[in-house]
Amino acid sequence: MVRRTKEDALATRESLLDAAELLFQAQGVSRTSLNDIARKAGTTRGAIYWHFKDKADLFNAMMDRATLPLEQAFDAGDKGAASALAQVRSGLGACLARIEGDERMRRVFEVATHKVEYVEELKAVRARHLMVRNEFLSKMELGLAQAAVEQMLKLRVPPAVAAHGLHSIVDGMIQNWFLDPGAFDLTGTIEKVVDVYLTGLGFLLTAD
Amino acid sequence: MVRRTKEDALATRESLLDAAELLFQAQGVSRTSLNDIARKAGTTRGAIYWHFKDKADLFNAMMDRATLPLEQAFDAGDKGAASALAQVRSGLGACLARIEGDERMRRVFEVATHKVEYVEELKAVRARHLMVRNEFLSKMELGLAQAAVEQMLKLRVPPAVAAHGLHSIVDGMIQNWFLDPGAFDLTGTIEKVVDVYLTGLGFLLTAD
DNA sequence: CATTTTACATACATTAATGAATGTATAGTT
DNA sequence: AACTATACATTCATTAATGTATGTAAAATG
Repeated sequence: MVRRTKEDALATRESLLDAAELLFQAQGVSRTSLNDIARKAGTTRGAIYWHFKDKADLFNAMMDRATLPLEQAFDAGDKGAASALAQVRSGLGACLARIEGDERMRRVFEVATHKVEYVEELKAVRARHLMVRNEFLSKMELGLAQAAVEQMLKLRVPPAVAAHGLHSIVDGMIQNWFLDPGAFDLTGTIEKVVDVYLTGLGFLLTAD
Repeated sequence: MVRRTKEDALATRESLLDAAELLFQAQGVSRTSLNDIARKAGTTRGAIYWHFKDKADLFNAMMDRATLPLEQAFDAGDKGAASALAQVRSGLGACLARIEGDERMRRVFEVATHKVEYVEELKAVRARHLMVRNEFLSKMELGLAQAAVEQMLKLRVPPAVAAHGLHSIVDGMIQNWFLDPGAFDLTGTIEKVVDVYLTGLGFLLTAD
C-alpha cells in the first residue's frame, strides 16, 4: 500500500472512523486496540497515527462526525413552525427521526452512552457533551417560556426546571432504549411521554 | 501480612471493594488495574485473586454491595402510604434521599453510569441493570394503574408507557446530574418534574 | 498437638498495547 | 526533472497488565 491522492487519504480516514465505530460498539472503547481498528480498516497503525494524535483524538473525531449532523438536524427541524411549542416538538421529532433512521447515529450514540468511560483522557468529550446539553437546555427553556407567553399561561414550574425535565425524558429514554432496544418503541413512547409532560406543564396541545 | 481471622478476611474484602470504588470513579474501570486496587487497599493482587475470580467478579460484587440496599430503600419507602400514588412518590423519594445522602451510593452510581463500558465481559452487570429496571417499571406500572383506579380516572397513556416515562425522568436526570453535579439541585428538580409529569398523566396531587 | 485449610504474598511467564522511529513510494510542486 | 512533502507501512523498545503457580504463617480442626 502506498501513498494515494488526497481524496484517497480522506477515504482512509473515513474508513478508520467507520472501523472504530463498529469495534467500539462491539467491544467497548478501551478494549479496542488501535491495531484492531487499523486491521479492520485494512491498514496499519501507521495510518492511524498519521491521521490522529492518539485514540482519544480518534474518538473525538468519531463523535464530531456524528453529533454535528445531529445538531443541524435539530436546528433544521424547528424552523418554520407556527408556534413556539410546535417548534419545540418538531425540533425534538427531527432529532429522534435522525437517531432512529441513521445507523451511524445509533452506533455512535450507543458508544457514547454505554461503551466508553468518561475519564480524564476524554474530558474533551465530556466538555462537548455538556456544551450540547446546555445548548439544548437553553433552546428548550426559551422555547417553553415563549410558548407559555403565546398561550398566555404560567408554567407550573420555572422554565429552566421545565427544560431539565424535558431533557431528562428524552435523554433517559434514549439511554434506556439502548440498554434493550427490543423492549419498547423509542419514538412512539417518547412522543407520548413528552406530550404528557407538556400537558403537565400546563400547555394545550393541538393535535397536529 | 499473614493470615488473620475470618472477620479480618471480610474486612480485607471490604477494603478491596472500597479501593475499587474510589479508583473506578477516579480513573474508570478499565484504566484501573488490579494492582492499583490492591495497593490502595494495602494488600497485593494475591488478596484480590483470593476473594474474586477476576476484575469483572470484583466489579459485580461492588455493584451488589450498593444496589441491594437501594432496592431495599425503595421497598421500605413505599410502605404505609395512604394512597397508591403516595406510595409511588414516597418510594421514589426514598431512593433519591438515599442517593443524595449516601456517598458510596453516589460513587457507585457514577461508576455505573459514566465510568464503565458495558461489554461482553460485564454482561452480568447489564443483566442486573435490566432486572432492576424491569422490576422498577412493573412496580411503577402497577402503582400508577392502581392510583388511577383510586382516583377514578383514566390515564392519558397506557400504564406501561406512563411507567417508562417516569423511569426515564428519574434515570435521565440522575445521569445528567452526574455529568455536572453543580449544575442543578437533584432531588428538588426531580420532585418538581415528577409532579409535573404526574399531573400530565391526569392525577390530582395533594400537597403533602 | 499434628494436620489441614485459609488468607494471603511473592515470583514468574505470557501477552499485548502504545508511541516513537524509521523506511518508502508516490503525489505535488517548482 | 529534481525535489519535497505526504501518506502511509514496518520495526522496535518499553511498559504494563493478567493469570497462574508457588510459598507461607497463622487459624481452625479433630
